[in-house]
Amino acid sequence: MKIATWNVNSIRTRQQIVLDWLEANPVEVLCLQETKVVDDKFPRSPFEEVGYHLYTSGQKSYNGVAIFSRRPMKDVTSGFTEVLGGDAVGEFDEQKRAIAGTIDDIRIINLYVPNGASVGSDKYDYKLNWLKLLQEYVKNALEKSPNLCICGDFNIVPEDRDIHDAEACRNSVGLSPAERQALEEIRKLGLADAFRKFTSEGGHYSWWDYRAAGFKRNRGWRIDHHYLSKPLYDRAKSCIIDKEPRTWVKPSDHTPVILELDC
DNA sequence: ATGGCAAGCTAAGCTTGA
Repeated sequence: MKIATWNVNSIRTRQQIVLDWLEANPVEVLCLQETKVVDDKFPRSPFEEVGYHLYTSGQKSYNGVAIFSRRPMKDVTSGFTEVLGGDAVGEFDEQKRAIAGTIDDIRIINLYVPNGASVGSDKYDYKLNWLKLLQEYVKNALEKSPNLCICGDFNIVPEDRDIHDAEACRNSVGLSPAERQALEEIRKLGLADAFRKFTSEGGHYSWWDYRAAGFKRNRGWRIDHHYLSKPLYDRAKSCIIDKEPRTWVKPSDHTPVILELDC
């Protein structure tokens, strides 16, 4: 069973690219981020026609997440409020950044973590506070589901080997100690990075800046991840980054990451 | 040190992304 994650940077702009990719990679589940469209305007039928059930949580212009699944999912929830309650979540569900569903015995949480703009900015504070809330949400999910897969665009470079030049980017958002620590706190709840089960060397990235020929020069960042609970980590057979769609015409700046589970 | 490219919204330029 394959579970893929892909920040598509607008599903309407990337519709054909996602269809082409799915034709060659008919994954069981595809988690999308930055769909950038309200649910009413999501291009559902092209994907339903090729055999997927769609679950979307979108907003106008920004953010937005969706899950495509070959089979119907159970217990689909959007945002944090359904799990943590309105008092704890406050305004944090206004931006559509989380959607979850269950397939077989596996709980899948699809996330679009805030970018954070620049270290010290208001958006950076929002990112850290959002991650704190995510920690509570994940703690709750782990209590309910032993088989947990949390994937998406984390907008955090976990370690220096996950970026082309850590020293040159030391002050960039995504590398700050507070962001890495926030991710580490979540990981320590009982999760592991699936990609690192199979690959230890650096030089593997999932995002390249459109600007300054980032992809051509392989100036990339690995910020799209799958975090697995212990039982699922043991079941992981492979986790690969598919760079090919990043070479296509009018690509997303991210490329898909595919997890394969034994089952 | 800075900008560079792309998308959405909306009708030329701003905001966001990481």
